[in-house]
Amino acid sequence: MPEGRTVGAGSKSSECGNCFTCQTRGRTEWCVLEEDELEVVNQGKVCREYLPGDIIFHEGDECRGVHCIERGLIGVRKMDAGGNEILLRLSHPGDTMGYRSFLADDDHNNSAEALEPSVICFIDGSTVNSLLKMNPSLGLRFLRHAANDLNAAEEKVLQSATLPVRARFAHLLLVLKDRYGVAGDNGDLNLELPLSRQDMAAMIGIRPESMSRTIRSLEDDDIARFSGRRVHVPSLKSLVNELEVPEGL
Amino acid sequence: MPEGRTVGAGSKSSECGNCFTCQTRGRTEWCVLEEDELEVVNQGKVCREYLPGDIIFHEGDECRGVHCIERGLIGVRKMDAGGNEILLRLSHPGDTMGYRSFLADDDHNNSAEALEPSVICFIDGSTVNSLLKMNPSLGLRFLRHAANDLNAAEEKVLQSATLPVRARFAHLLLVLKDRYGVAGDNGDLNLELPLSRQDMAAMIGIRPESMSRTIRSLEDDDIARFSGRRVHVPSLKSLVNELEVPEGL
DNA sequence: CGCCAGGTTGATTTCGCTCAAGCAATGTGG
DNA sequence: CCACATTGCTTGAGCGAAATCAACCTGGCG
Repeated sequence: MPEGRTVGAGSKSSECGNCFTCQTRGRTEWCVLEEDELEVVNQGKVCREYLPGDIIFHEGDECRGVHCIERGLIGVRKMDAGGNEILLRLSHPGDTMGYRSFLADDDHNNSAEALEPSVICFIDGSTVNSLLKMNPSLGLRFLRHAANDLNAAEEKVLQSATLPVRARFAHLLLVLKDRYGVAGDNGDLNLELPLSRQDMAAMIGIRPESMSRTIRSLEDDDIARFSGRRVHVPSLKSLVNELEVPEGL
Repeated sequence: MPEGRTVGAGSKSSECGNCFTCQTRGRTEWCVLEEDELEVVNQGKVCREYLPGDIIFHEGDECRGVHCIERGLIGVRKMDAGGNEILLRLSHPGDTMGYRSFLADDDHNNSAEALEPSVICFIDGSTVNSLLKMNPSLGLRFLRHAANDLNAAEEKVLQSATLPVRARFAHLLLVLKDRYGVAGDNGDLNLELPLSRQDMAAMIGIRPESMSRTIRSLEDDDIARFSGRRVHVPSLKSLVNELEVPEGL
């Protein structure tokens, strides 16, 4: 039900709604577009703000186009018949969501929820289709992106099948490090988590109680210290060690 | 090391090597190719036979092009640092393998092994690139394919995180049904498994011992009867019931 | 014949889930 | 301003599903 605030495509707002000045464009698939093609996007899109907890789309919703994140942080969730839910991945500014369902001509097969205040542009399906026709390299860009997503997904399948919870959580921390971490000189690390404990639990497919216990166990072994969403890791090396499977020789 | 037997592209063999007569082409991404483009494929490819156990490529190998399955059955495996291995999926005639690593310009990130005697055509990278340039809709086809693979992978992540072993195995049987099953009139089902117990275990991410026990438990409940690779399911309905999560109301 | 890989079975352990309670921070209405 | 829900997180006790360790059985094959 929360639908966010619409910001007109023609808005003069300096912080949203103009693809030509969009900070993130250069690093995404849209960077292959020419001036005139960008103008097509600019006309055909609708831009919105969302607050934490707002839903951008639900699993099962009809997919009418793609969503491009301009600012904020989005969680992509998927749930099964029994109501169990996992957090598949985080999406960041520059990421395009829903391109997969759109291209497969399918309904959305996961849901997207704002985790931070976010600005998201919606690009209408017919616009996307004409862009794909105008500029074939756009399709190849998305193809490459899909290839990478697929790798990540298969990696996740492997990990959740073979690694114990503690190793999966250590892995999650190391992934979050790249974007949210500040490495110290002496091999230590400070981290500001963008996620609640519940959501971290959902990312590695465990219950919140198990998340608490896993955090506790890392603290007991002096691998990391947690205080709210702040984490301090005294030795990055020992955190990396957690990834290794405890193997008999 | 087992490299299979090369069958020249110009071979007169009636069973392999000619894209124009290839039985599977119509149902795959290659069906969008025109006559002259097909001729390009025909020139640029190398065809080989493989016996069960032969490796088509290893995880980490350099990816020089794509492999198209003409006949047989291929298992796609992936292993982690600790030597744990899972069977990600089966690939069948018409499927193209390795397109993902190729498009991402990456090394192979999983390995492919023949599970049955198979015939596989290798299409050189430069050939694939020129085809993509000649016919942009080929790329879109692969994009759609990648989208579907991605769905499947995310579905698998969800399932292995939330469903118990027995339900995952029931699900596997139902998937195998579509290709290897013969449905009876009265809601029963006969199935000829293409996989060893070990490989089925690897598909749902469990140990072989657990596979044995799960089979036993289904037999004890008269859900299915196993004899070697033959399976008889008296009531398809009761097998489908196994998918549901045992939920408290 | 001995050997070996694939499969089954049993005993035991361990990891993560369930159920339940408690606690701190935040909000809400009288 | 206080009584009270509510929400997110933590902790404890007990349970259960699957892993582990180990033995053994089968069929194929040199």
